[in-house]
Amino acid sequence: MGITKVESYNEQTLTLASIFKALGHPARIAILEYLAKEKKCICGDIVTELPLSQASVSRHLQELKIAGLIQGTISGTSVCYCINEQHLPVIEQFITHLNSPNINTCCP
Amino acid sequence: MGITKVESYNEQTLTLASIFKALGHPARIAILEYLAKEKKCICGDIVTELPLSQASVSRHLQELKIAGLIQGTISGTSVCYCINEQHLPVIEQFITHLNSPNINTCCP
DNA sequence: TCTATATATCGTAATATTGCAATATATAGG
DNA sequence: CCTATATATTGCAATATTACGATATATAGA
Repeated sequence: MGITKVESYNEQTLTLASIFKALGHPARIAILEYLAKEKKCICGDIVTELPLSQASVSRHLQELKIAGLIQGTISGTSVCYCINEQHLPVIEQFITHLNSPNINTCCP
Repeated sequence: MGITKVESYNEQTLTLASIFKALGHPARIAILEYLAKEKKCICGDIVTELPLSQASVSRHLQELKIAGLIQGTISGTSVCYCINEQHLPVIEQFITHLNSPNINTCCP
């Protein structure tokens, strides 16, 4: 059906999935890589950098913002975006959790 | 158009995006959490654990496998799945990269 | 006020994902 | 060989995502 039974999963699982979902598109990874390098950007910078229309870039920025991965501050006629590091520890913790010792007990 | 211009992004970006995409669904996070706890599982374990049909669980397991996040070994009539830690450092490295100092230079 | 600049949103079309029933495949044990 | 068990695949239908042109909004400066 293409619908997910959201009510069946706990809060933590849903939060992680939504963050990873936001990271699950190459344009959004590219935006974050650009931000990690340049520390900040405006929408127009990304439009120049990526082969996407202004409308599409704006949408990707919104999704990253909703997921809590970036922040935006209005500055004159433009919006200054930068990385929001708030949720990064949650991701790191999850990955570390997956990578615990003796995790691979049935596959050679 | 719902299509991504795959050819516009570099290999590393596409790889990261595909891994995160596989992580971007609560059922798949729940499967990985189960695997982290139990170290291994068969498809039927997850069918019992989650409110999904056997067909749906099998699909989610395939996606995790294609993304390189789990491995499966045939064992009699069942398949033993466990976490594949191979790509976890790549994810950790990316998150660490995003979390570098002075990353937040325009938002209070 | 008028114009230029920057971003967001809407409408729409194309494509992708999700879920399940039904079916296929494959192995173990009688 | 037959049956039970376990998993994978196929074929839909429903929903979600992606992209872009067009348009709306909002600010700065002449």
